[in-house]
Amino acid sequence: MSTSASLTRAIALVDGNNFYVSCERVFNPGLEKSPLVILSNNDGCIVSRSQEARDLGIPMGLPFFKAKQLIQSHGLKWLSSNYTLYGDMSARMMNTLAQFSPDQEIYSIDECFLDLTGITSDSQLISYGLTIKERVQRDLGLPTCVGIGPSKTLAKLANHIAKKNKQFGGAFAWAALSQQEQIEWLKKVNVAEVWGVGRRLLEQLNTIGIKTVYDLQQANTDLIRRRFSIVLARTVAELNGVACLEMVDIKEPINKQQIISSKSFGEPIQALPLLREAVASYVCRAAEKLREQASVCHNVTVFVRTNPFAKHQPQYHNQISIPLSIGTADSRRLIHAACYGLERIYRSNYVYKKAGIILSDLHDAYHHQGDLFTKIDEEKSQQVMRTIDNLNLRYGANTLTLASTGIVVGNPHSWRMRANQKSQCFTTRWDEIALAKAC
DNA sequence: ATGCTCCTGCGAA
DNA sequence: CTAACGTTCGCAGGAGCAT
Repeated sequence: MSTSASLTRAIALVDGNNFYVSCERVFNPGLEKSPLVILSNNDGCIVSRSQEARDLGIPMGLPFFKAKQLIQSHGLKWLSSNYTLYGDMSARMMNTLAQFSPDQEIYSIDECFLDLTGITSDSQLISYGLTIKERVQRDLGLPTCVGIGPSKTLAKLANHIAKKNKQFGGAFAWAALSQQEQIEWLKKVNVAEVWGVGRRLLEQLNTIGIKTVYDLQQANTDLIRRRFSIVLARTVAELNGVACLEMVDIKEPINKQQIISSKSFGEPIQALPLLREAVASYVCRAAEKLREQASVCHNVTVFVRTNPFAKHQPQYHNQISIPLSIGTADSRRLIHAACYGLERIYRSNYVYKKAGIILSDLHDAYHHQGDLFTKIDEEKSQQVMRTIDNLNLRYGANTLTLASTGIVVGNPHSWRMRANQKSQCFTTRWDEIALAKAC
């Protein structure tokens, strides 16, 4: 029996301020105050910008070479991305944040939702948000902003407003505002900032006169449903305070439905043997993840492509899927399938820039079928793979690899990623801390 | 008509 | 020196096929 009307939900979205930049600055205070950017894989694009870098007009995703002149003229500093460091800092931040709610959903490396429903009253929400922010700053040295709303979409939007408007001190809650004030904010923010509205959708919304968040909030749900999709219709409901998107339970991690490993090459390659090595190493990485989640794979896709930006060069891209009648998590079998596929789509007269593999049609290894003979083989295979995984876990990635991924001792292959300016793994590797001191 | 699988587009970080 | 442009995931919905 319920005696009270159901509580309006209060969802917080905590998000790191330029997270990668902030992680680097924690361990290297010399990076404070100057414009700083962090680059994507292969040192290709800018994926994190300090405020100073934003002020120089550097947009998100800019190819790095287009910003290089700013190094001279404005003292722009840059670093390759150090995912080991960011991943570890993220785990620590999430631990701290978990203490503020029994219901946490880790949404990405630098943000999580916290369900605050019933923990605080409307009037306390802002101060609770500020407390969260201060605590992360104190424990980890990482700046964040907190947005709070009755739905995830409004929490996201609140976070955006907190980030862009310093006067709030880093925490913004819809519940703290009058209805009139809420409308004013919705009218002030571009619809492009709404969670789920990307480049294409923005274009279409603009053509029918929807420019601000308010316009979208007021839009007719049926029209949105017909003209666009159920997804955007849900977004409209969420903007009206009707929570449609539930918190995802992260304590029961859901196995992935597909595992992708693909990378651009440090230098383009043409020769099949080199492509084989690259593909084999990508398969190895993906197969590790496959075994981590205790799945087997029934389908391996391999794809290759030339550089689409090199307009003067002949272009080619192709992919092929190899079904496996008997599911497996054995790197060797998966490599075999991938290389078979590679040979089918390889054309010798092109210069390749990128290759990748997709493991799909994944199933729980425990339930997976097999006859008596395959089962014996399989036990052997699992022993070998477990041994390799354990060694690599204990002594570091790539301690033991398969020969097909290339013998690279002291002579890294040209196709391997560029990362010319990576910081040390301060939180996970003693040897690299020592190195930092020596420098 | 209805139900499937496969594939593509889109958005997110 | 030049040229140089990320990765991984899930979801929705249309196309194409089978029933």
